[in-house]
Amino acid sequence: MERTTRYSKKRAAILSAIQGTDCHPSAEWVYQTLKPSHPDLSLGTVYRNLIFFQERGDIRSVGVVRGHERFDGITTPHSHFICSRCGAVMDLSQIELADHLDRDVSEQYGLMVDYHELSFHGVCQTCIQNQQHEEDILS
Amino acid sequence: MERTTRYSKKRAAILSAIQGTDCHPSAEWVYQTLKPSHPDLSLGTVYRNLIFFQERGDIRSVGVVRGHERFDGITTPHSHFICSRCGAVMDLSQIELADHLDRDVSEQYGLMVDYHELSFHGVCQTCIQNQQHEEDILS
DNA sequence: ATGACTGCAAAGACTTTGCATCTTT
DNA sequence: AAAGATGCAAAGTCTTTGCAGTCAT
Repeated sequence: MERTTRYSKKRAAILSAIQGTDCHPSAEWVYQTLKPSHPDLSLGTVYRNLIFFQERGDIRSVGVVRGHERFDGITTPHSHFICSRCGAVMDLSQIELADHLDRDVSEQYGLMVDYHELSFHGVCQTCIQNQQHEEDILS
Repeated sequence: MERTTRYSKKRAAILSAIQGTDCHPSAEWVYQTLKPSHPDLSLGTVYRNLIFFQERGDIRSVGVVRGHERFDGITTPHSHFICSRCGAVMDLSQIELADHLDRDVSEQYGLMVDYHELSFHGVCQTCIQNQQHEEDILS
């Protein structure tokens, strides 16, 4: 009794939208982005497909930033930077840990590691500059 | 016009509860745990103090697990393991990255890194065993 | 045709907030 | 007494769901 998967145009558009951006979108972003081309898209469908794609391993959650869950269409190893000022999430493609780390942790602690997530938190370039501007104005 | 901080008994109890456990509690956990000794405690107060302590750097958010934000009273460098089956969050005190990594990222990408968070995701020992039991029963 | 997928709107779950009251200093 | 902290409950946000209708195979 296998459940067969059917590919609807909306489902394909949702995955494509996520994989086609590096902004690590939220459900709302996907919805707003596809609204013009798919006027009858509903937010519920976006949420349902987000879960569907995660279960299939096509996308991964980067975590919840300011109340919004953010997703990543790239599932190969890389790290993230999250701006605590504006909420931007960006890839740090050059930063990644040794391949064997997951296995090391599994063996050392006796648990089963599927993947890891390394994220740096701080203030992004843009916000640093904006802050500088504010200081200039105040001085 | 400095805002002076006043230490209420409830505020102290909330911080103490968080720092006195390694379960990486949620707001609800803190509330339920303190309820017996502080019958008139309100959830709003817990949430307000969670924000207060985060701003002061006394505690840190570990992230949102299954819809509940989880906190850590230990702010020295260490990693976490998050069980995707039961939602448990545990410390991996022996796993931590090189000290200079934050600085490296700052310089390499031109942004300001405050801290990083490394979390491993998978299935914990307990859930592995429970799964084994289920399989035994089914076979 | 059958079973999946979707739209819509209601329901849920967690968190934030306003205001009057109580505490700490 | 003054200003901060809390209780309570209402309001807010984001996400999940039930159900009837639609679409893919």
